Amino acid sequence: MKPIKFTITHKIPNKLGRAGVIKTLHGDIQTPAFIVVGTKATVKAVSPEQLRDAGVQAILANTYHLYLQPGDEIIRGAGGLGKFANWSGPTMTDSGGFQVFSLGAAYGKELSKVISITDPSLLISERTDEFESARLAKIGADGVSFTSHLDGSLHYFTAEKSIEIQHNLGADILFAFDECTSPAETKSYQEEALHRTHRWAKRSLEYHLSKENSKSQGLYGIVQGGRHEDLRKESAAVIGTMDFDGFGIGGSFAKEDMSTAVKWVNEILPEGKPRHLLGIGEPLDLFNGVENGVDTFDCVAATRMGRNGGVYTRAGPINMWNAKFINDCSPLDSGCDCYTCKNYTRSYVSHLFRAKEMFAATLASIHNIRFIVHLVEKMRENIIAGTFDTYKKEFLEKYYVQKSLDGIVGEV
RNA sequence: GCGUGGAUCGUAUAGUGGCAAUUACGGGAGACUGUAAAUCUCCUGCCUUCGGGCUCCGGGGGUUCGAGUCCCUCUCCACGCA
Repeated sequence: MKPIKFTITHKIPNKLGRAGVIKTLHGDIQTPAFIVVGTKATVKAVSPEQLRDAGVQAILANTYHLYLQPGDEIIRGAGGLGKFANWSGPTMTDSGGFQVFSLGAAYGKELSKVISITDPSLLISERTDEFESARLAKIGADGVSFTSHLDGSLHYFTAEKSIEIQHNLGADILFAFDECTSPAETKSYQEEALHRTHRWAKRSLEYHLSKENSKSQGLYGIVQGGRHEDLRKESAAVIGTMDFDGFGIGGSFAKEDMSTAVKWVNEILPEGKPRHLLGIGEPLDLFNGVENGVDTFDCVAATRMGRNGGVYTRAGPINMWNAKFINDCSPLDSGCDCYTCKNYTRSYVSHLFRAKEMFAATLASIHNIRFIVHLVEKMRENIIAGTFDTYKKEFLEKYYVQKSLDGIVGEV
């Protein structure tokens, strides 16, 4: 008996996209679905009840952060992640592989894993001692050493260690330990890292299957390869033939060719297993991901942007700090069915941000979560109805029109 | 009335002779994609053909090559003494 059962119920004609259901021991996920990020066993500023009301089906937490604080043994003793955090639905845990990037190559830099265009000046040409010592995550012989950002203590993660922690955390879906590379890395480094990730994937899987936990928790392998077609395809072929319950697509992307990279991978991965696009959640990327066969997504954008005053609307994102909203008594996004839009105005939310009231973060996060969750729900509905292409076109035209208008006004 | 200390670009501050001004907050805008993030970046006297130009440290006057900074005087504020 597999802990994860995936059923595809509908497909987008002549495309890789599909709708289905992922069954876990803590409930079903109707796919495609957007999964919210609750790194430290909480979605920042939002309660589980509020997440439920926003239509959230599952939560993804982080192995590295929970291992450091409060400790995975504490969470195991508390009955597992879901019970600990009062979330009865499906849960996932990321392996700590993202921290190899965020606390490694990206540490102390303004560097996103998604870059708009590959800038040759960004490429890392040599790896100096100074370059290495500046990071909190360093690649070792068969794992990664982390210097805790909390207290400076040293921790070594291997594939086995990450899975052991994830077993203790007790989520329904785990991810193999991987190396999320920087988009600034050279191709030769991407290739080296890819092979390392493949070795770790095999070890993650072997360790997982050797434990009883593999009967109740599913494990996803992670495909890497940066923006290189041959590496992505090689990775999909290698990871895709391993006995994982599903797959994550991770790593660095160039914004322009992300959907192409996803397509390369999903054409190769076994069709019958679920695919999760790690850390991607902007509207355009979600449409492209779904169209190219991604079943689930997670992303911090909705909640992080929300806390910082960025709000999604059907006419494009807006910044609640802008002076023009101070006396705007309309909802954040007219037509939105979220708690925030049903009960509060832009003027009020604007006031809360300016007054530095913490409720601002809650209201904006609830709205953004509902906006993105609902967007993906609608994609699912339109796949089932056979109208995905039309829906995508209609939404994106309206969503990006505002940006275009601003551009024109700015140039005049 | 006398004495002392103050008055600096929205607010609070730094600045005691040298290219007219520090920092914070406030204000304006931008960024944010498996969360080192309720964070970060830029702008914030006026004008600009983006080279620069003009104005500026309570008011007025003076010393000086040069003053927010020194001197005189006026106004206002705080504290103390009458």
